[in-house]
Formats: sequence, C-alpha cells, structure tokens
Amino acid sequence: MSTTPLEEIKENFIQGLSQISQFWGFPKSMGAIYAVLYLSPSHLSLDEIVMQTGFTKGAISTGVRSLVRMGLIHRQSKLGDRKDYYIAESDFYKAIRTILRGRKNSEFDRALNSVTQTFEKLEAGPTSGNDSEEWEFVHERVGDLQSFFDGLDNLVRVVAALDTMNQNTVQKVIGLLKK
Amino acid sequence: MSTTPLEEIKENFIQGLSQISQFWGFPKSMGAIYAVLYLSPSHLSLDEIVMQTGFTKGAISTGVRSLVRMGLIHRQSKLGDRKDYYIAESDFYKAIRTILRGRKNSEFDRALNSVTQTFEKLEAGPTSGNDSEEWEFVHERVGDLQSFFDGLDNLVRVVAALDTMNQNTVQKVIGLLKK
DNA sequence: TAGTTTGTTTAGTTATAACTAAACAAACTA
DNA sequence: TAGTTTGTTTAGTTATAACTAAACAAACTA
Repeated sequence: MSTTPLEEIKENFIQGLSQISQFWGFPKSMGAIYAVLYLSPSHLSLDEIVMQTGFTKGAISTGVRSLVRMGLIHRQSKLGDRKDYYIAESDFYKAIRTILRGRKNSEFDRALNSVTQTFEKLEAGPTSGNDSEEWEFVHERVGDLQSFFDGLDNLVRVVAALDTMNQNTVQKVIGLLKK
Repeated sequence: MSTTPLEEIKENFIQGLSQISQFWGFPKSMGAIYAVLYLSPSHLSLDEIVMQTGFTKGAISTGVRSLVRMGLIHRQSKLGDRKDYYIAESDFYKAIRTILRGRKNSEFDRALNSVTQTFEKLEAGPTSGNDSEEWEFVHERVGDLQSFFDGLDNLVRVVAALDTMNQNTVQKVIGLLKK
C-alpha cells in the first residue's frame, strides 16, 4: 500500500504531536488522537480514529475521554446515529483556560495543600525549646515556598477567569515584561 | 528510634515535594533531594543527602546532577575537602528563568522543529491536483499551530531574558490581564 | 605502595504507566 | 427474541523510567 505525499506529511505531523504529548507527561496516544482530529476537516468516529492511529479501541476510548475533559477535543452526537463523533478544539488559548479551570481537586492541588498544612503546623511554634532555632529557619523557608505557590495560583486563577485570550493577549504581556 | 515534632514535619514536607515533583513528570527522588536541601540551614554533602532521603548514592548522584542543571540547587566545593556540598536555590523565580533558558536543544524543541518542517513541506503546495482541497485545509491548520507555538516561544524567550523577576512582576501581569 | 574516601557509571531489578485483547453493557435492528 | 453496533471496563502484558547494588575511577592519605 503506497502513501501519497499528503499522507506522509500527516503521519509525520502525528508523530511530532505524539512526541510533544509524551514530553508533557501525557500518553503518546493522546497526542496522536489530537493530531488526527486536528487535521481532519470533518468530525471522526471512535473507529475512524482507531484506524487512523493504529491503537486499539480501548486505548482510544480512554484517550478521547481525557482529551474531552481537557477541552482539547469535543464530542458530538448526530441524530439517528449511535456513533459518537469527535472534533478538535482549534482555539489553543481556549483549551489552556479550560485546562487551568480544571486544575482544582487534582493530584497537584492535594500536594500543594500538604505544603499549606506543613506551614500551619509550623505556625504553632516549637513545643520543646531545644530545636527552636532550626524550627524558625524551617518555618521561614516553608512560608516562602507557600507565598510562591500562592502567587502562581493567583496567576492561574486570573488566566482561567479571562473571557478572552489570544495572540494579542500574549503580545501585551510580552510588552509589559520588556518594560 | 523516636522522632521529634520537627522531624515529623520535615518528613511530611519532603513527601509533599516528592509528590509535586512526580506530578510534573520528574522523579520523586528529585523532589526529596530538593526538599532536604531547602530545609537545611547549611549545605549538605552527597552522603548526608543519601542518609536524609533513604535513596542510594547512585540515585542521588544523578538526581543532584539534574537539579544543578536546572539551577534549583548549587554545588559548592570547600578548600581542603574532597566532598561536594549542595545548597538549595531559594529564589524560585530565578530558577524558572534558568530552566526556561535551558529549554533549547531539548527533546521538546526537536518535536517543535518537526512541526515547522511539516509546515515547510506544506508550503511547497500539492504535487497532484486530486488532494488539493485537503492539502489546503491541513496547510492552514498546521500553520495555525505553528503560530501558536511561535507565540509561546516568544513569551518564554522574554521571560528567560528578564534580569529580574519576582512576586511583583507576577502582580503586574495579573493587573494587566484583569484589564 | 596499599588503602581510603568520594562521586560516577553500569548491569540488572522493580515499579508503574500505557497498552492489547477480550469480556461486557447498552441501545439499538430485524 | 436473537443478532448487531457501538463504547467501556477489566485482566493481563509490555515498555520504560526509576531505582539498587556493585564495579569502577579519581584523588587523595599513610
């Protein structure tokens, strides 16, 4: 089975997005699924994605679920058709906001909370006098980290709340940073 | 062997940073190493880190190397002492800039290049007329993704080039975004 | 010189995330 | 009703990153 130039280019692109997906700690399959949908002019069914990516139905089923949750693809149902169809979100900035909005209750958030809890325990102050100096040091350090996380959290919250974000927004931020 | 309240708090904190490290796709050991150094008032030798984290020397050896490369910890040598000592970078904003500066030639960059290459091939135009419509669609989509990546790359470049960044910088950006 | 202290590298193991194959469930069709 | 089409879940396999144990190298000490 010979491949046309366009098919070859598409496969290359799919490979590229798979690698990027892997780099960010996501399964390669998710990158491949997104790439296939992103390059498709029309929406695709689960089985069509299976064919175009070479993964099994099970893998694609869990992959699309994750991508839908992240807002990177969308599920569409057609009347009188039992198949689900998927289409890529092509507004990447919108996808970023969706992802940031969903960060609450994540594994990451639970880890952040553990830092907060550590800090609160330290606020109580040392019970025995003999380690008060180290206690103070640790107290300060954990406090600094907490402030840093709070700052980031704030930024994330604001970005997530934006009702519009695009290339222009990024340009403005760049302008500000350049002073 | 009984543990003091402070020791218990420290262990909790180490656990927390290990989880965060894992969440970001780094080994848990790296989080643990950073945590131990971050809470230590004085610099620590490799063997001291080994003791405090419970990992083996080999693991710590590779872990500190990664952290030094990322600028999250620093290596110090003492005159007349063959040991290497390590100390945590406590300016997180500085660490971010260091990391962003080092992003070139990474696996991520190679993947981005593959997108650029895909785009360049598409620029050449379709060779056979029969898929020209799909070709145009794919061409446009890949072009959009490329622009998005270029925007991000630009932002990263600017942040990396900043000579100072702190909580105040973040506040300014938040102010701008809130309009 | 032989022995020690330090850190690195390497071969092999372990833990785990990603995946396949197949059973299953739900919603339909004939 | 039995059979089909669709998507999900589940048990088991595979691939791989993280780790250990131990060999090794380098720089010293006695």
